[in-house]
Amino acid sequence: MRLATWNVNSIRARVDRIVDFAVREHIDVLAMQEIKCKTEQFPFEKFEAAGFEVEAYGFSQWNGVAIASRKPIENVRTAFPDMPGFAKGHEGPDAPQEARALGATIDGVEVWSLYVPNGRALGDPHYDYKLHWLKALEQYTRQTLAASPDLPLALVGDFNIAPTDADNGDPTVVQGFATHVSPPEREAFAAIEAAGVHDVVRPLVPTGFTYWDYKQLRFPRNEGMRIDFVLGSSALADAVTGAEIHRNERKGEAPSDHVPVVVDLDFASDEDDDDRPMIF
DNA sequence: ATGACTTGGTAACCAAGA
Repeated sequence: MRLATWNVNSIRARVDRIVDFAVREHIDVLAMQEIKCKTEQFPFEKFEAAGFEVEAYGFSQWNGVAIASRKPIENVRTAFPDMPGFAKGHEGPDAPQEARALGATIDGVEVWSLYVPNGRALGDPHYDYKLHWLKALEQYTRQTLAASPDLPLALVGDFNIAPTDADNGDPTVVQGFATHVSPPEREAFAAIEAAGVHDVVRPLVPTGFTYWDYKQLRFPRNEGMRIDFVLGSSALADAVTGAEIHRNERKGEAPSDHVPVVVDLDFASDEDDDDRPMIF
């Protein structure tokens, strides 16, 4: 299975570019974030014409997640347990959930397309929401893997956290003043990893960004951030045979501000057949 | 110079992104 994740920043604004990528790169499963449309507005036909079926989930111009797959998408969920909600003027435990998570089982792999809340600013209600959202994801991860230790689980998407200083090349994102690099966010990311999922891309692609702001020539200056990840359980990580960050997708006509991250998985290979990198 | 992009929705700006 060739699995990719991409914050597309509006599916309707660049659907041809995204389908072209999926076809050209022989992607089997493409998790998308920030589709920026309602479910019924998703351009399903363009994906279907290319051999994909699609599950999409969105209900406003904000957020929205989707999964396109060449194989059947089963057991679809639009939230993980205790996922908190958020709405302007409607904070607290009763706030409605947003379209930020889409889980499914595809060919035996549990895949979640995740769009972690941005946080907006330190001290903003959205920042607390982000931390609560990450805590609920951590708890779901721990409980799921406690019940099914051998489950191939992939948490993929835009985590809106640069886990290390090397993952932040944007000079305006300064610790103490900005989200994405604050210690509580980094601790929340580490806690999810401690719950049993690992960044399966970094061992194979140790450097490189996945996002560059549209403003201030951030891409030509390569002042980006690594905030899009594929976190895999042990069973998933053991199947990884390759990983790529497709930096070229930030170039050309009307790019997203994020680029796709791709992982190759081979569940059939014999454990003793050691012709692939041992990363864990 | 407290911003310099891009998107979608709405009604000519505005919220949101990170």
